Amino acid sequence: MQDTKDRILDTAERLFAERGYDATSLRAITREAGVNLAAVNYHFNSKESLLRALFGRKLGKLNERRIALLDSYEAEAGVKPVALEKIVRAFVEPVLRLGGDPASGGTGFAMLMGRMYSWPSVQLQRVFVSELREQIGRFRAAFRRALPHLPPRELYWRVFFSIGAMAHALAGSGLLAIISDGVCDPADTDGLVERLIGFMVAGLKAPLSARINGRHGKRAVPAIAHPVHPSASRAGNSTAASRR
Amino acid sequence: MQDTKDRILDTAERLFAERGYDATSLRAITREAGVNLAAVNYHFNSKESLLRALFGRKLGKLNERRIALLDSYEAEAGVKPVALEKIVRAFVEPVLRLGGDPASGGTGFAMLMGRMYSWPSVQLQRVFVSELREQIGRFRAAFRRALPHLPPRELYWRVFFSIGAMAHALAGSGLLAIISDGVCDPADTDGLVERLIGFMVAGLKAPLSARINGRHGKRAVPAIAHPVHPSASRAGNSTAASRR
DNA sequence: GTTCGATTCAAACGATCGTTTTATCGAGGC
DNA sequence: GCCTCGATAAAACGATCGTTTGAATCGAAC
Repeated sequence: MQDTKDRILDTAERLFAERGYDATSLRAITREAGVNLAAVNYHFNSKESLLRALFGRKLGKLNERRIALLDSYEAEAGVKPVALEKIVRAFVEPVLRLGGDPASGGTGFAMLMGRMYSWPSVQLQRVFVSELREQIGRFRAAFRRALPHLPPRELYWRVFFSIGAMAHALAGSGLLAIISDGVCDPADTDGLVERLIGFMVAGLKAPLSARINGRHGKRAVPAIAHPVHPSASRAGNSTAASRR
Repeated sequence: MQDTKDRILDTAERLFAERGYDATSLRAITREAGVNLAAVNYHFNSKESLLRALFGRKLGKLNERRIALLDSYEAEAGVKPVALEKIVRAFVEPVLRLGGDPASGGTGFAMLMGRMYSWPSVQLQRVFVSELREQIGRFRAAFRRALPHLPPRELYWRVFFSIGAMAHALAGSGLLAIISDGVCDPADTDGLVERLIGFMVAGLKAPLSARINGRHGKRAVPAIAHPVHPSASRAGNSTAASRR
């Protein structure tokens, strides 16, 4: 029955998010889902395929919404570049509102997605990234048009940081409550969306740091690391060890 | 012998970072470390205590460096508030340069730390957060002095995002290489530090978004969610489901 | 009513896990 | 020399894991 498959998927989604993939046994999933243990290997092939199916169920629609939003913003902008804030919104809003859909499994999938960005298993991460890769092209092009004066290398670093902030907000954890001593409400999805967009836009538009050596990165880095910040030498080692 | 304990700690650090805590067996650790299996439960009490000892070994010095940096910056600033960039630097530079210490286990511990911020296990996360809590007070006060015009609630949200960007940069993952198509060099620690600081400072100083309802957060949120962005209604559900 | 494919079920399989037990080793104190 | 005790070694323990097996069950087609 389709009911069995969905119950397994929903329960697995929740338990994977709560306890982690490795720490969640198929017996725990089937017990809480009220189905037989062998049903997992019957409907899906293995535990890993279950996780794969779990993502495939929702990542498709999520990506469609992202692209659709970006399309609509580009259409209304015409020949002019889309405003940076719109691009960021198209990227983060669909995924951040995943948890707000009462018909779906709630916040479980969002937490799982946030944690997926730093997943230990390389093979599972590869699946996740392959779904992401097609969007990277679209958004990368949009970002470059919105920030034409920013060197691509700087832009990519900042997009990397932005994704980190987004992933962390998805994964949640009680950290916000600890930092804010209860002042901030982690369940305020609307506030989260607007604040994260504002944070990311500002970070993406940050002034170029004078401390960054422009010749870096293209592997044309000299053999001796340049001490960037002398007063912080206590934190680092004095010997040159930047090439790793 | 002390050598046995250190070899276990070093190997565990590396394998936990590579494969994750649950996916790493004590047999794999002891095999690669060249020690007997029972040595783990002899020198440490359990696998979880091993992880605890692993963090205790380095978190202490890390926190000391953070506080010492903040102290020095505050001393040189005198009665004036410390520049925001300095506070951010004191917070992120010691941890980001953990991987650059050739005497230590390399990048393993940094990856582990980055992943710890969204650790599934609540009990292990509690240990990690308790080490962090003492610093939160110091840095929260410094941030508030550096950004006196920013409402505390907004500040805490932005610090939360900043920690997310930092944790993601620590956990690494090949995402930066994928985003940048090889243009950015993930091993460029100096560039990472300066760019992340610039990104975080800009995000922390972002202009206040007009979209954010000021009365939010204190749980005085109205029962009906306000549709913030009508054109994005396709992404969200039209019914009110913001209270979760 | 029978057949057949799809689904569910109870039970077991082999493997691996964290932990414990027991024995062995080796350097210092008396 | 014998004894002690911290450290190491080999082996086993009980539990749990993902997966498989083979029979039971069900509904629809003929």
